[in-house]
Formats: sequence, C-alpha cells, structure tokens
Amino acid sequence: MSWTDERIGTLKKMWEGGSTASQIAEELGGVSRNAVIGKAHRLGLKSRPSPVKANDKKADPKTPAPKPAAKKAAPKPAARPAPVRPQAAKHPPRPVPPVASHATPEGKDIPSQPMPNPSNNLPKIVSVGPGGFLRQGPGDQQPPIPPAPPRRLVPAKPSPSIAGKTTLLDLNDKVCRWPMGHPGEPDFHFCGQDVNPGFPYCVEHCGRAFQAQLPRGSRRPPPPLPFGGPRVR
DNA sequence: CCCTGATTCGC
DNA sequence: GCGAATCAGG
Repeated sequence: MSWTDERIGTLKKMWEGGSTASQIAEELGGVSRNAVIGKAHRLGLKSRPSPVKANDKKADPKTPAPKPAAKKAAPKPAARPAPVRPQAAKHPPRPVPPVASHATPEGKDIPSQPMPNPSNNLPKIVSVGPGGFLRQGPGDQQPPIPPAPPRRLVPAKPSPSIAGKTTLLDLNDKVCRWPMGHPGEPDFHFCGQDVNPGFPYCVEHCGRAFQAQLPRGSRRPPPPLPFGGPRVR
C-alpha cells in the first residue's frame, strides 16, 4: 500500500485530530501502526501526548538537561533473523471493523434517507474495500430490520477527524443529508449544505439522488449508493 | 499483559 | 521513503 495524497491527508487529519496511530492505521487499512507513526514523523507531524515521553523540561536553570547518553548505538547488531511479523500474526486480517459509534441522539428521529442502518444487523460481507469499508452483495443491503432495536444512548465520542463536519447530530431540516464517506469510517459525515427547499438534499445531491428517467436504452442504473461504490467525495 | 508513541536501521 | 523491530512509559 502506498502513501497516496489522499491517504496522507487522512493521516495528517487524524493525527492532528488526536487519533491514535492504531486507529489511523485501521482506518487507512493496509498499513501497520508503525507505518503510520513512521510516516507521521517523516511528514514532520510529531509528538503528541506520548506515553513514553515523560519528558518534562525543567525550567530550572540549575539542571542543564543532561542528555542521557548517545542513543543505543548498537543494541542489536545481530541480524534480525525473525521474518515473523508478530504484529500481523496476533491481529489477523480483521474482517469486521466495528461500526463507528455515532450515537443516535435523543429522541430526534432521523428520517431515513439513504442513511444505511447504523449499528444493527451486519449484512453479509463480500469483501473489504479500500479504506476498510465493507462491500456487500447486492441483495444484502436491506435485510429485514423493521423492528427498531432498542437503542442505547452511547456517549460515543465522534472521531477527531470529523471536526467541523456535519455529523449525524448536526442534521436538521435545513441541511443536506447526503452522506460523505462511509459509515464506520472516522470521517464519515454529511454534506451539510443548505437543502434544496422541499428536499432532503442540497441541489447538487438532489441531482444525484433524483435522476431523471432517461428514455429506455442507454441507462446505467446506479442507484444513489451511499454504500458499495467507490468513495464519492 | 495491554496500550501508547519514538527510534533505529535494513531494505 | 518505508516500516518491522525494538524501546520505553502508562
């Protein structure tokens, strides 16, 4: 997996947003926590509250910060014989990233738009796409789930990378509900533009949601897929 | 043990 | 430049 601009962007955003390297790695997919950290440092992003850096700079002039010692010059000159990746071994390909915790707020009911069902019933997974979203089979989209499950109000903390975005909690009748990204991803959010009066979306997304029926013949039937398709952004 | 980020260093 | 291995604190 290479560091594309998009992936780097996500990394930066999340890193600066306070996400842990693990979370970022999971979100990006295809990279390890170490890779994320390494990349972050190479990018010049650095040093967020690190546990291992109890580095407390003394303002005390009497203590001229004794540089401990040269970094371990050669801790392990010996060859690294172990091709084993314990990291990977311990955590085999995780097929089902937990759906993100966007808590459904109080009584506010969300008029079900192309909003995929959030937490309940996990549809059959066909494969895992880039970014870690789960592809589903065509028929697996709308399993019968009418009985609204008793929702627990979880004080989920929204992902840092969503800062300034229109979240589930920000939805109202005035803003476009078009989903951006995929549920489960930390930066999943909504369009948030002013709605096209009378519609749940802004003008632009109305154009995507409500497509004029073309004369029969050439017509691609891509439904307004909030899911399954490549990222739309 | 688990987690975290930092660093090193072979590739 | 990349990232596994390693280190080290919580």
